Amino acid sequence: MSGDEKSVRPGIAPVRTITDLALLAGVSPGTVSRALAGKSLVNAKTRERIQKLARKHGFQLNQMASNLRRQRTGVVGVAIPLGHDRRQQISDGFFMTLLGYLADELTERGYDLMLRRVIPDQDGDWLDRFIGSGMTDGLIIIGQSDQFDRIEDVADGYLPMVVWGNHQEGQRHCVVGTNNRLGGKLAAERLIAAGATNIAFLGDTDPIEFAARFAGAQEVASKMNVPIAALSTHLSPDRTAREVSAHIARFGGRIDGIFAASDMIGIACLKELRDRAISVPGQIRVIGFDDLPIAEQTVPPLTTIHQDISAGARALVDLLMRRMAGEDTESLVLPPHLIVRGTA
Amino acid sequence: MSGDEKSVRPGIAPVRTITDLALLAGVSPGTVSRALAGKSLVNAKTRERIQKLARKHGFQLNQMASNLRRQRTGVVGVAIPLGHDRRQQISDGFFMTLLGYLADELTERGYDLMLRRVIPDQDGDWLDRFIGSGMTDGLIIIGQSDQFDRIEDVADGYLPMVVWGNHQEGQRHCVVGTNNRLGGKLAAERLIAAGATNIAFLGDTDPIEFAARFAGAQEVASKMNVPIAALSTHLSPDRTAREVSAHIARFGGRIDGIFAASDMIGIACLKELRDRAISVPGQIRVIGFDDLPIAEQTVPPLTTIHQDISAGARALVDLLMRRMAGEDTESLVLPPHLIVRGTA
DNA sequence: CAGAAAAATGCAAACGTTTGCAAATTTTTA
DNA sequence: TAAAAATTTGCAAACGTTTGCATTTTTCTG
Repeated sequence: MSGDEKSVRPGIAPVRTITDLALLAGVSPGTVSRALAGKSLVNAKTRERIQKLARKHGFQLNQMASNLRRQRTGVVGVAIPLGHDRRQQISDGFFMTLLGYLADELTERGYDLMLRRVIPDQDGDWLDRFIGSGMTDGLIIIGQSDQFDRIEDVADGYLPMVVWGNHQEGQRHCVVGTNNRLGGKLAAERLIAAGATNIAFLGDTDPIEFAARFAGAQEVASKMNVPIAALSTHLSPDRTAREVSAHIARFGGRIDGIFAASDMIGIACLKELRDRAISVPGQIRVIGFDDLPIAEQTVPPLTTIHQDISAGARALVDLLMRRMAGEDTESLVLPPHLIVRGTA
Repeated sequence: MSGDEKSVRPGIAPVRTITDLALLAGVSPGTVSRALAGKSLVNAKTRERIQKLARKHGFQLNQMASNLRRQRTGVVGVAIPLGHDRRQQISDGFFMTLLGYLADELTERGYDLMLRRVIPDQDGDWLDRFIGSGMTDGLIIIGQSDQFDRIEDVADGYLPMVVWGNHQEGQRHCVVGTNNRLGGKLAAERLIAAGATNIAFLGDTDPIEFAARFAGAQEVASKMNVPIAALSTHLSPDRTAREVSAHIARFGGRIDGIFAASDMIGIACLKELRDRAISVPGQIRVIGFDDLPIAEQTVPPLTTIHQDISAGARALVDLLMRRMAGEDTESLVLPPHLIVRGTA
């Protein structure tokens, strides 16, 4: 065994293009192309011979050329608009977990994932640029942030786009997301059932997902005659802790229930309350949102509203594929579930 | 104002290619190309006229064609090999945080990020495929997993590749990472200084980063005559909790110090110990690794070994850019830092 | 075994840019 | 004002595939 299988010996002309390979195999480039694509139009023996040759020389098809010719890329774009907090998603386990599942789903279907973090304020044209670049066959947007209108604008003209976020009555873009309003209602109901009589919502109500959560909670609270107030809290790791601390310092004595807009905020609350020796759920009940794996690990374990991230990712990809095939799909709203643990 | 700026009216031929635009502007495609690229070879007035026309019609350059012609893509590939735990990185905040920083750094330098999750067992050819696809100008690999040898194999033949992981004496591929061995030593030293006399390392020692952490701890422990044993613990969220629980059930009575291979494992330990009413750090001292934002939020806050993720990401991108320019860069090993909080 | 049908291959034109070089235009110089 | 220089523009050839169509080769049929 000389062991030179697959190794490209220096001095021997490297085989970079399909034409090189064709020369070597004594056929035309077209035949090589068909052989590598495994098409039936080419003789089985020739096909195998060419494929073996390709392997031997470590030949790799130039995807750019292939994409250009076939007018498809095999790439799905994933955009994360950072409208509010620049560092938001970095810390927020939810988005990252969703991204992981998306990567899985897309890989499974033979697509690559092109990730772009977008700062709309600095780049008003981001969506058109992403769509028009020709680098992707479709687009998944994670979180509407404050870009709802901009997304609506392009939705009619660009079919292969699916958004993770909140569903508004009559919106035009295809969205997958949890019923945030219902989730908010479940949260408020639970807090009140657990004895809360004065609730604080900790979160930023600018992003419409959060606004919907708050609105749902408000609806229930006002029906039950329980006061509820929103205390603006951001998601960057450095800000969250500071803001939570300030809120609790100021209102901790008056409230007896906290609805945290996300588990990460909820965890920060738990920490702050413990530091101040305020008992949970005795003095203050706490409920989160997301049900990240970490929510089980807190003490007490965090009561929260579960979002099915894995199902969400699957649905996003599934709808996107159908849209890429030309179908005009409906939005999908997933039901949230109350997970009762130890904090409310 | 008729308000048709930038809107493409139906019925009017859409301007998709540079040639369409050239026709409209009454110049040649070449001139349009130069104008859009902002080259000085084209008359300033013509350039502006063409650029305005492009904006008006919402023209977007086809990147695929551009890439093919220019033989560069503006895309950096990021691969996450999942050698051990398929779901590992989804839960592991560390990788996701690193990914976020990488996305920032790359965006800043005008590069897009193509993410690929790789399962080496199912796809032995992954690295060659990624490199040869022509879809990326360079490659960042997050975590060596169990693919050290395969990465070594291609390192000589493919310059623009940088790896996050552990540095081995005399290795050929360019790596950025924390000095895991030193981190392990710091951890063991701290545990022992805090009174531990019998230590368990909770983690999977197959990935070389973790192996190095364990080795460092072992070195210190044996020097101090403190027994230390590795208890295999995986990083998938479902497995971690179960395995930690089993380990503590079995060894909890005998040990008085835990070195968790990652913060996520450390947090699971804290939870399990609390459930069993084992006091931390009274009966058992615990130290983690990574210093994720969440480590501050536990009760007690987790003592841990800090990795500078942001600096790591910056270095990865910086070295990659230099390699893409043809320079053969050295590896970079970052120093870990002990962060003393409440658990050891 | 001739002719028809089927299978395999080759040819060449795309895909939409970029860019070296030549040609045309404008500006400068003497 | 003519020639030289400088500036703009156009032309056409790449970049490396894929694929419709034509052509050649093989296989089948009567």
